Amino acid sequence: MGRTPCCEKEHTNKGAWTKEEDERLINYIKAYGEGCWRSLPKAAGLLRCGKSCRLRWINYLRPDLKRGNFTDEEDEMIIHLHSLLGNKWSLIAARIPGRTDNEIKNYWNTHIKRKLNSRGIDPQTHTPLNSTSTASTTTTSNNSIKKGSSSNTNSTTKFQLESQNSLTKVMQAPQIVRGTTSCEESNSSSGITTEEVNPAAELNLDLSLGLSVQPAQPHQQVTFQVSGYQKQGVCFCYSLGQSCTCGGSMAGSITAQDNLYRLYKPY
DNA sequence: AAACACTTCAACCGCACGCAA
DNA sequence: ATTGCGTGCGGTTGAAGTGTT
Repeated sequence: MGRTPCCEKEHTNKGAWTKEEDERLINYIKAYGEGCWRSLPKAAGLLRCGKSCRLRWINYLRPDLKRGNFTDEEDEMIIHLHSLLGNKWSLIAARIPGRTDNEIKNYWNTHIKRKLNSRGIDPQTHTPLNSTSTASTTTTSNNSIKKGSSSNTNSTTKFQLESQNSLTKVMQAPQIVRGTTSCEESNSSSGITTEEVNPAAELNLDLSLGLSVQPAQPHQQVTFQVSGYQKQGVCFCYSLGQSCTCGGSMAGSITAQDNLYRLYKPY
């Protein structure tokens, strides 16, 4: 039986995108917004698979992407987040503004791995390269953190190496909650992704690993502006474990439910 | 200048998840 | 409970670029 293909492969282009295809995709998304990727190619007049369009947009065409070299600060941030999250590139990318999971993954494989090796650190386990016995068990565990996976006794090994302080940082970090949206819902031109940050969900991730965790710090009450109006909200702003520094002027996203505004900042 | 080796990164692929019917 | 759809994720590939001999 199997799944139906995501597109009719014999009628789709593959490989590098042309400038004209890029323009078509950009123009379509500008007009109708992101989402409904399956039907987008036809609507936009593109002979491409929907997945290919999504990838091209997310990894290359999105206007909020930061191009150019990674800074040292970003390097260290990636290393730190990888030590906490493993190869969860999308989670890492969610905390580094303007960078995509693909970009970070490539950068990790081509630069940071080498950088850590030259420092004598195992890139997978973040432990000194000599401690091979520990590394052999933790490498697999690091990559075994699957969505919804059941607890794995090996999984705790790596995290036991981390300080309790680092665990607290993970808990305070916002998490992307994947959500499928209907085409109608997602056809806004806001440019804001449909992903929502949910610190509690990240807590669940850690709990699934059988960890003892500390409660996150209370969130800060802030005043901020939405469409020219002053609003009160709860700040989920987070700076790798440091207390809130946003002061209500948010660079991150804002969500609102029942007049309760939640402010998020990637880091 | 040519041949080869190595590196980079955009794009592809298969699978998993959430949701609706 | 089952199935199919739409989407997102992580691993992998291969073309293009760059460096070396």
